[in-house]
Amino acid sequence: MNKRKVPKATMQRYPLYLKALKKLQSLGIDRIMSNQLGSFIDVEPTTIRRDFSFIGTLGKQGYGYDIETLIETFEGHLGGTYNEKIIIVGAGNLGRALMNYNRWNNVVGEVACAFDIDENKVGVINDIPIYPLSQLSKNIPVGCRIAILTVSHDAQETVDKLIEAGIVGFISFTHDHIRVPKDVFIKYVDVISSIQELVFQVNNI
Amino acid sequence: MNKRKVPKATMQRYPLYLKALKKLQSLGIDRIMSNQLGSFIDVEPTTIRRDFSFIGTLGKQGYGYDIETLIETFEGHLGGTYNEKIIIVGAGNLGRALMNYNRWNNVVGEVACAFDIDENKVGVINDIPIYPLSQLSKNIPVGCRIAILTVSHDAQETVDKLIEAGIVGFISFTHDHIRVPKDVFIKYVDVISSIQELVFQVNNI
DNA sequence: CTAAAGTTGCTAATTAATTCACATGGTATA
DNA sequence: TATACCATGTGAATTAATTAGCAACTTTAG
Repeated sequence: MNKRKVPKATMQRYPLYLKALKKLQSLGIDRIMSNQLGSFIDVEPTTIRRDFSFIGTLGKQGYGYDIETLIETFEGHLGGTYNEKIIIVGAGNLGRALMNYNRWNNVVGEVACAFDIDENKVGVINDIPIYPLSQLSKNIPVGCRIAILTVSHDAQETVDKLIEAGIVGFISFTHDHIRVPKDVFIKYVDVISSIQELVFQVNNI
Repeated sequence: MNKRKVPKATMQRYPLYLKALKKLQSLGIDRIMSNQLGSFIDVEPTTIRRDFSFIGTLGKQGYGYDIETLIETFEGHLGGTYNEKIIIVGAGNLGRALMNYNRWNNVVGEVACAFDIDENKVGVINDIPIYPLSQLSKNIPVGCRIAILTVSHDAQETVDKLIEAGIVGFISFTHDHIRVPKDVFIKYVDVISSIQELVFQVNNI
């Protein structure tokens, strides 16, 4: 097992591995070689082996990898303890669609509650309570570290408030550029940027 | 101007640049140095200059960059001709939320229409017609290259059909792993994978 | 039990991406 | 118009990531 810090590129592949392994497991496969996994997800086998080595000695020489073991290990590292309390900030169309999305459980945790600046949005959707943003500090769940941002205005201002309330990781659906301190992470899940990148690629083959 | 092919890492930053530049323009700024832009988006100035150099000689020595020129140039490369016809496949909660999202125009093009396998979903949302997936080939817009995938089942099968119909770029909101040929691009906009990556980062500071 | 076959995990080599450092040529001021 | 300044753009150096190659160990077949 290699003890260096995990490269960024490797970190980005971990969710992909977990996703693929679960798919394979659902197909009834319980053992796999880096080789096969590689051709399944289009990643070089040697890259896979190296990526895995940062987490531990997961495979057996001459045998391959046990899918169940891999899944358990990855889930442990990627939030599979299922106790992450996530909040959604912004209860517009997108925020509500996410609340109705029923695949949060058994993945990383659960959406504990949501917030919106508009007091008229207060209520309950799919058993998830929506509170006014003004009551953030009162209603934010204990130990909550991750927020999903689906606001349409004042994203920066909202993020600043959330950081103050203890959030250290953001998933942002907004197309706004947001600045966060070094010890806070933000991941953009941004359709527009994705389409732009896609157009650039498609135009530059 | 450097004529090598654009590195992948660079390509991923282009949408970020455009986003930041538009923000700066909206603040009334019309000229910027790589230095300032760098501290604004937390990218090394020299990386910015190199990234820009792949597109052309955009700056003036001793002066900096003209924001308007930059925006025009980037828009040209990232789909700013606004004539991309995009389709949405899957008219569930998420698909409908995207149809109601009103920021497609003046960014990359427009959502021309949507498709769903469920004939009961056929109708019109926000002026966007929804057709049954069985009538894909009949209703797909001429020149359409990009599809946004928000289906909840049979993603792979659907993608295969769409590729046959001429789609070469996908934005997938599904958490399923999808395989595409080498000349087709797929970008995942996947909350679950993003949260997993975030959890891993937050746990490994 | 022994030997052949096969796959991991690691070191070394290669390739990609970032950062340094500075010549170049425009800008600003008087 | 002359002069001091300043930021770009790019070759060279560095650092990060990927890929090749192989020793070590497991499994499996005979």
